[in-house]
Amino acid sequence: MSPRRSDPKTRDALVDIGARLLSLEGPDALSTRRIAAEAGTSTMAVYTHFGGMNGLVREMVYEGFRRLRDEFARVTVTDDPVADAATYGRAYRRNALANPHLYPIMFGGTRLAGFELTEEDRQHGRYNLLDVVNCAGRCIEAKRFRAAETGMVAHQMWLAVHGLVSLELGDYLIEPWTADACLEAQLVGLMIGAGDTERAATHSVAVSAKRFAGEFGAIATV
Amino acid sequence: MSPRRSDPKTRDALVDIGARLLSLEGPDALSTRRIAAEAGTSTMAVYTHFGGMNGLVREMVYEGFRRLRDEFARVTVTDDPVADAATYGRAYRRNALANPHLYPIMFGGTRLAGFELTEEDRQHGRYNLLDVVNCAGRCIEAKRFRAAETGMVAHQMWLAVHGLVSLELGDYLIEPWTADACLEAQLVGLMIGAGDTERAATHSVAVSAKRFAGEFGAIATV
DNA sequence: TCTTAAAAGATAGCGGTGTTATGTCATACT
DNA sequence: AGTATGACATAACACCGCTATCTTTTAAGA
Repeated sequence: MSPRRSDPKTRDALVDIGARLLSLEGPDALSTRRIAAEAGTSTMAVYTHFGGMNGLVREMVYEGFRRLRDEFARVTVTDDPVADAATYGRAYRRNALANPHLYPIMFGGTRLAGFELTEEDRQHGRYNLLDVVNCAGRCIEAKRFRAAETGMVAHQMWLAVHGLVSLELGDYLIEPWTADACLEAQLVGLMIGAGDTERAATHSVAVSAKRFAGEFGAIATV
Repeated sequence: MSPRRSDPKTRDALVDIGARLLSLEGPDALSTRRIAAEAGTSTMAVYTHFGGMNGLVREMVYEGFRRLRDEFARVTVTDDPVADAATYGRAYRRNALANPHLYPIMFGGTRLAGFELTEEDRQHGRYNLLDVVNCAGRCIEAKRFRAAETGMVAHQMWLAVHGLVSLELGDYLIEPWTADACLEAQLVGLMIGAGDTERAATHSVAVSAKRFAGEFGAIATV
């Protein structure tokens, strides 16, 4: 009348091993057989716990969203909301560079071995934007940005930084237009485009650079 | 002393069939066996002509770059360089939406069944930016953009539009921040960020919208 | 024109993938 | 204590990219 309980340790081990393989060796290293072997179990474990490889990938995607949320949570609110906004951009990039193989699965149009995001998955991703939306609101309140719909302002920042990070991960950004150089120009342009003055935007982005280097440590390079 | 010549018709047929499968059914439909079967030949043809599946994918990527180049070539040079710049952004997006499965392989960090871009491949992609670089120069000459390095200005536009297109293809842009709405806001923000006034930027982007709808026809929706 | 070398292409196989059918066994409730 | 039920192991299926092997075709040289 009562079944055998599944081992939660096995479940966690599968996710951890999958994440490690994805991180260290890339998407091609992900296979039910290899993960099961490293976990000391059989491929069936992947199906009982996750319903298949897609379910396991989905679990790693959710872990990726949690990491992005944590990264955003480390951004402190200061009296310079524009510098804060720039810092969110840096934090977003930092998370992507720390998880270079996971990021394209989360936000790229990419399908990994048939895996495809569901609308619910994407909603988890969009949820992380809320911090940026609030920050955009503070920029408008402080008269640094012109009056606008905060969601759209946040989206513009997201699109711009996502584009940079995406092409950076694809090795498309080379000298003299390196990702570092593009990021600074991109952030300043975003702030000016949102309504800030060139002088104030340049200053706040520079402030955020110093603050980010101090609080977060040097950005991890791949 | 002379070998049998390979049939160029077979080669073209393989590329065409591969492109059709990728376009209609997505990356999972691409397989040597299926392509060979539809071409009425064997899987070996893929290896004699392209050295493997990767070579065939590379051929399709180059075809994608040619299409982007052709799309850019249709952008006419007018006396409003800022409107021209916006039109390049629309053309870029149009090409991506017309080839939704090919685009992420060309510019996404994505690897399709182990396929990875070479530095030479990426150089072909970057080459298409030259039109935009020239256009940025005209914007600066016309005093619409502030003095800046034209390559960096072009990169900022590329990154921003790529980010939009990339997330649009990933179905991340939904009401009320649809890709259409984001594009208009993004383009205006870009022009202002590059130095244009809010008034002039809004006008030129609107001009480019009308021109694009007229010259290019309605944008293809997926 | 005939010979022949060399590459094209067909066939079959290898090792790999995700997934599933089947069988065994541990477990928690009646 | 007995039993039903789901976790897990094993093995197989259909597919993948790729390659070794073989046959066939072709065009250059004699």
